[in-house]
This record gives sequence, C-alpha cells and structure tokens, in this order.
Amino acid sequence: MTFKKPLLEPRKRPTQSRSEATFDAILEAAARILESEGLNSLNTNLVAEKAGVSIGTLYQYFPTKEVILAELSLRMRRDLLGKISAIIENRKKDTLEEVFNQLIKVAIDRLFDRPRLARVLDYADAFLPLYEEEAEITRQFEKRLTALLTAHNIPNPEIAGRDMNAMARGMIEAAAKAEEMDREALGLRIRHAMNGYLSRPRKG
Amino acid sequence: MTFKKPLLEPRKRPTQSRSEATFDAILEAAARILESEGLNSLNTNLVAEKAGVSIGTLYQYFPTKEVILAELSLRMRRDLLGKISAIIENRKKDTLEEVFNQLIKVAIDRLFDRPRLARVLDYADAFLPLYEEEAEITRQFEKRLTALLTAHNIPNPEIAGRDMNAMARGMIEAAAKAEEMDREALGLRIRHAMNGYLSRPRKG
Amino acid sequence: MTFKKPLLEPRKRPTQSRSEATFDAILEAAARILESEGLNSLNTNLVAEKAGVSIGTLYQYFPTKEVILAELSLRMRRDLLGKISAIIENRKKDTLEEVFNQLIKVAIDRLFDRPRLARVLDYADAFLPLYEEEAEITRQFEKRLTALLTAHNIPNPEIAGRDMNAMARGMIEAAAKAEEMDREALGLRIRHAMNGYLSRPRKG
Amino acid sequence: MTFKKPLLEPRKRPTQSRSEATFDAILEAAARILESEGLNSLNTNLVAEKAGVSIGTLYQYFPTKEVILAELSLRMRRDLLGKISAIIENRKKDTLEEVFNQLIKVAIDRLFDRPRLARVLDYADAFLPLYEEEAEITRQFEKRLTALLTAHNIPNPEIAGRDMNAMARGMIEAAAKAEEMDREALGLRIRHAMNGYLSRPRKG
DNA sequence: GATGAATGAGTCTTCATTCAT
DNA sequence: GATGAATGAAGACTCATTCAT
Repeated sequence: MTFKKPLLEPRKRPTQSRSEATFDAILEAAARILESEGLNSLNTNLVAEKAGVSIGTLYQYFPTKEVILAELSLRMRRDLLGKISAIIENRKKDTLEEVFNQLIKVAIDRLFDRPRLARVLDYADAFLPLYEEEAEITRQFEKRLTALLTAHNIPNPEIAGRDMNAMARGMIEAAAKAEEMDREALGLRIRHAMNGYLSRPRKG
Repeated sequence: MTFKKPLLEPRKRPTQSRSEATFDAILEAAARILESEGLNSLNTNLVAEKAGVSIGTLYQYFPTKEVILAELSLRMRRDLLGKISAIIENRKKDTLEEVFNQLIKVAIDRLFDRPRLARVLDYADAFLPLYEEEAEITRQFEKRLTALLTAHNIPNPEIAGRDMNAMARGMIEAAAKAEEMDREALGLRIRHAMNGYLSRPRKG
Repeated sequence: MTFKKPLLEPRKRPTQSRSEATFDAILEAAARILESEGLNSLNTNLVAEKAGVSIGTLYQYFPTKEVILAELSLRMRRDLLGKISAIIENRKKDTLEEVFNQLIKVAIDRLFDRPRLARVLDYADAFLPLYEEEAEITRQFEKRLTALLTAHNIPNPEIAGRDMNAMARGMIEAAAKAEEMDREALGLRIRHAMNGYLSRPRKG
Repeated sequence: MTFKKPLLEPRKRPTQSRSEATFDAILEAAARILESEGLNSLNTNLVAEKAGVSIGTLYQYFPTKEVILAELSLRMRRDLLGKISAIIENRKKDTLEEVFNQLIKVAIDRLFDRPRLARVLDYADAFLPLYEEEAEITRQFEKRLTALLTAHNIPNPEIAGRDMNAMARGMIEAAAKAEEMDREALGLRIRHAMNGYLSRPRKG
C-alpha cells in the first residue's frame, strides 16, 4: 500500500556472535550461488536454504535481495582498497615498479581467489544503483592511484590509472577463466605490459 | 535462464523480407533493453512490445528467450570475426604492428558502438551455455590470432593472444564506460601497452 | 530493482467480450469476498480462484490489489451519482420533500442491495488513497446536493447536506445490519428525521 | 484475522503497576497505529516497537493480535456504556430531551476524542468475532436505551433506539471527518433531527 | 501467419508467533 | 519476567510460454 524506500543498508548489522554467524552465512551462500549459477539464479529462497536459515531470518538482516549484493560487493572493495592503501602508504619511497609489483600481486590474489564472484559483482555494479559507500570506495581507489602516478611524474595520471587498472583486470580475469595456475608468470606479463604502456612517447 | 529444450536455433530463419524485418526488429528491441536495463529486465513480453509485434509472433521466431540472446551474441561475434579474418588475411605481408593497428581499430569501433550491449552479452555468455556456432566462432578467432602471432615468432602465442585480447578489451571497455571520445588516442595507448608486452625479455 | 509507480487504473480495460467477462468476474469475486470475509481476507489468490481465472490473468487486468478495490468503489459511486443526478435534474420543479423521497429510495435500494460491501468499501476509502476519479465523483455529489439545498433556501447548505447524508446512511446501514426488511417504513423514518432537521429554528 | 485458539482474554491482566504500564503502553501503541495507518498496518512487531517493549513481552500479555483489538474495543465500549448508564440512571426524572441532550454530549465527546480509532474499531467489530463481554455490553446499551424510550412512551422503542443511535453516530462521524470544531452546534443539529424523528405521526 | 488472453510455476517479502538465552 | 533471533505459512506479483481464435 505504501512504498518502502530502498534501504541502502542491511536492516541490522550483527552485534552478537550468533547474529554474526547468520549474517555471514547468508552472504557466503549468496557468494557461492553467484559463482556457480550467476546473477539470474540468485534468489532469496535459495540463499536462505544454502545458508541454512529460514527465509524470514534472511529478511531480518537484508531488506531486499539487492542489499545482499551490495553488501557483498562492498566487502570485496573494502577489502581490496584496504590492502592497496596500505601498499601505497608503506611504499612511498619505492620505485613505481616495485609498488606496481605489489599491487599486481594483491590484485591477482584477490581475483584468483574467487574470479567468478568478482566478475558477477562487477557486472551487477554496472546495472544496480551503486551504494554510496561503495561509490566512495571506488573514488578513493581512483584518487590514490592517481596520486601515486602523479608523484612519479606520469602524465595524464587519471587516464593512465584507468588504463592500467583495466589492463590488469582484463588479463587477470582472462587468465583465471583459462584456469592458468602460475601467478608469478601472469604478474610478470602484466608488469611488462604496464612498463610498455608507461614508457610510451609522451604526447607533446 | 535454464533450458527446457536446448534448441540451438531460432525456430525459423526468415526468408522473406517481411519476416526478416520482424526477426530483426525483435533482436533490435532486445538489444536496446539489454543496453538500457540489463539482463535482468529482459523479458519476452517487453521485447515483443518494443519490437511492435505480439508475444505470439515473437515465439514464432524464437522458441525461447535464451535463443534471442544467443542470436544476438552470435551476430556480434560473427560480425567481429568476419572483419578480423579479413584483416589478417589481407595483411599477411604487413608488420605485426600494422596488423594490430587495424585490429585495435576494429575492436574499438565495435565496442564503442554499443559498449553496454557488448558487456551484457559477454556476461551472458559466461553463464549461458555457449551455442555451438558461437563457440566455434570463438575458437576460430583464437586460432587465427595464435596463427598470426606464431607467424611473427611470438613465443607462447596462445597466452600472448589471450593477454593482448584481454588487455585491449579491458582498456576499451573502461574508456567506453568513462565516455572517452578520442578513439585515436585510445588506440595509441593500447598499441603501446601491446608493444611493451611483446618486447618483454623472453623467459629463458 | 526499480519501483513501479502506483497505477491508478486497471492495466487494461476490456474491449472484447471475453475480456469483459473476465474483468467483471474478478470484480464480482472480490466483492463477494469483501462481503463475506472483509478487507483483511481479500487476497489476490483467493479472488482469482473465486473468479475462476488464474492469478496471472488477474494481474493482466489489475496491477495491484488496491486497484481492484478502487475500481469496485468507483463503480458503486458512479452508479449512485448517476441515479442521483438524474433525480435532481428531472425533479427540479418538485418540492424538496418529493426529491428527498426519491433520493432516499435510491440510497436505501443501493445500500440494501449489498450493505456489507458498501460498508467495507467505505472503510477502505478512508485508508486508501482516493483515486482521482472517485474523489471527483464525491465532490460532484456534494456539489449537487448543496445546489439542491441552496435552491430551496436551506441555510448552511453544505453542512445540512453532510448531516442529512450521514443521517440517512447511518440509519440505512443500521437497518440493513439488523436485517430489517420493510424499506418503505425505513424511508418514512428517515424522511421524518430529515424534516425535523430541516425545520429547525434558524440560527439567528 | 482468523483465530487459532479463541482465547477471549489477555493472557494475564496486570496486577502490579509496572505491568499495568506495559499493558497500557501496548494498547496505546496499537491505538495510535490504528488511527494513523488503519487495520491493515497493525502488526505486532510494530506495536511492540512503538510501545517500547520487545515482541516477546507483548506476547506475554496478549496471546494473539486479535486480543489487542478486542481489548481496545472493549475499553471504549465499557467507557461509553458507563457514562451513558450513569446519565440514564441519574436523569430518570428529566424530560427525554434533557436526557438526550446529555447523551449526545457524551457521544460527541467520545467520538471527537479519537474519531478514527472509533471508526476502525467499529469496522473491526463487524468482521471479528465479538468477544462475549463486548457483545454483552452492546446488548446492555441497547436494552437501557430501549427502556428509556419505553418509559417515555415512544412507540417501537427498539427501532427508534437503533435509528437515533445510528443517526447520531453518522452525523458525529461525518462532522469529525470534516474536522468540524463546534461541538455545541453539532449537538443542536442532532437534537433537531431527533426531535423531528420522534414527533413523527405514529403509524396507525 | 498473427494475435493476445490465459496460464501457473516461481520469487520476493511480510508478519504472527515461538523459544532459547 | 524480558529479550529478540528465528521460523515458515501466506500473500503479492512477474514472466516464460501456450493456444484458441
């Protein structure tokens, strides 16, 4: 009769350990479904079932199906940004190559960990309204990357950042899809591509 | 998204021009919906409506919803492969750089044309069973790319092909998403990345 | 994912006789449920079942449950206003008493016809957003009643109209609830109450 | 709205003042929800929240949701009957008009106090099984009204009582809905209607 | 061939109620 | 006694697909 507003947040964040286990179980169940079946097969009944909770319980924590996706996506990004921030902060004295070395390692590990999940969430983000915190995290990431490149005198740092991010992500995803195992070798190839990219003759 | 009868083909391929117009109208309507709303919002009733035909007519041409997607995906790939094949065939004498130059141009044009559509179909392909002809086209493409690289003495040509394809695709998509307009500049950046990649010190 | 706007109208009004029968069957089924079970028991599955159609069919015609209620309510009001308008128009030369005589007759007939239905819809109107056409019909009714009273020099015609309407309605409902059968006698009592009301000493 | 166990009573009547406060808080929260949102939006979780108690506590006092409604309804009726009984008892020597004067005043005050609440409870009573005590109170009220009218030689006293009750109630509700403020004027109009009603030529 | 009314399995979501802590 | 996490039956609504006209 009345319209609920789209809540951008879980209905309640768990405070006790029982709740927390339930909350996490729901997210993990959703993640597994996304990995094996994709977005289209994600339905709340299935999530609840795989999480071993009742459908009612699921809705105590998540007001809509989308919030589950948003929370999952948020966690992944938060996790990545945390690691990347740490690398950039701790390695300010290092050469750009060394910093990239680290960043690529982290990115490979993250995407190899659950490549299909990353892919689905990435797709979902494109068609779902981005939740504010998530958008913020994305902006932060871009800002830091730009700052890093600027500090190393890379021209057009925004575009360069975007390009290298896209490049790395594309190669990692393709490798993961092809079930390539050797992360070292992959990292090496990415670094070469990046070096080539960075050493390009400056436009004017 | 799961199949009842895995009919790999439209019920009938249009032979007369009136039919053909209907057939195409349905595909185009589906494409537009995918671009603006994404996979989740693609439904046959809406497609029929936007195509200006009745739902009954739609089902005369396409036995299931998935076949619409498959046909759309197939057309895109067939289109791209056709162009790429032509380039590779016609430029056998050219330097690798010149061939790549052309390939990148084609890829940029294709993806800039309907970037969201390309993205959605790509995602759909990952979770839908690939139709035989489509899988075949993909294999063909990979084979030709490998052959090209082999002919130019690139080591690990399969992997290199995959990497460069992924790299280019990632950069183009990111640029399209950011609504970058200058295709020339984008092509240049991709070429530099590729050159860097190819000039990497050989492993051993 | 996206929010549907509250449609104030049936999704489609029937044009062919098959549709019309379905449309009416749904409304009639809803009316019967409201009469026997009340608003709380009105659910779309039950309505569809009693109407002998599938749930899908119901939703082809009515986008939400509320629209069924609104349409029912609208029909009742439209029906009553039509009759009342005719009386007021055709009896302009008559005494007020004679006009009231007629109006009371119509009101009794309407409310005795389906008293519980009238009651439920009245209640629903109080808590549901009034649909524009319905609000308009109500305003029309009040306007005409006021005009009638004004033409007969009744002071405070708006208030008098409201009072007499409420009075009549209250008495008719109570009589219907008590299963009183003699409509003549009831009409007589209402007329006396109204005469008493109208013959009151004017304030000042 | 259907009953599992037709417990006609709250689980426990509060004896200590702390309990009583909780009991009352629950009822008051329910009343406020009924006023602002109507029957459909009354749900136990919301009641508990607005009452500032846990859902568990609510169920310690009220075994089902219906009992909350029943208790609320009962209180209102008990309250009114008490006042009306007192008037009838204390004014046995007065003229009928004077007694009515008082009764109307009380009725107006009651209904103007919380008109929407009165309306909702009235509606609920029509579709909920009447709890025995409440039915008894209603019978008592009718009996006393009939006795009063009989004592004053009004013919058909049951029907007359019903009519006048309905009339008054209808007018008061309509006035409350229209947010009429002047209770004196309203009372006067009701009295005139009643006088007209009572002074009607006797049938035969 | 085309139409569009009809179907019903499938999903999302709510809310009365229970019960372990 | 109080709490609030958990339950699951029930109800709103969608959409792929069929089939009578």
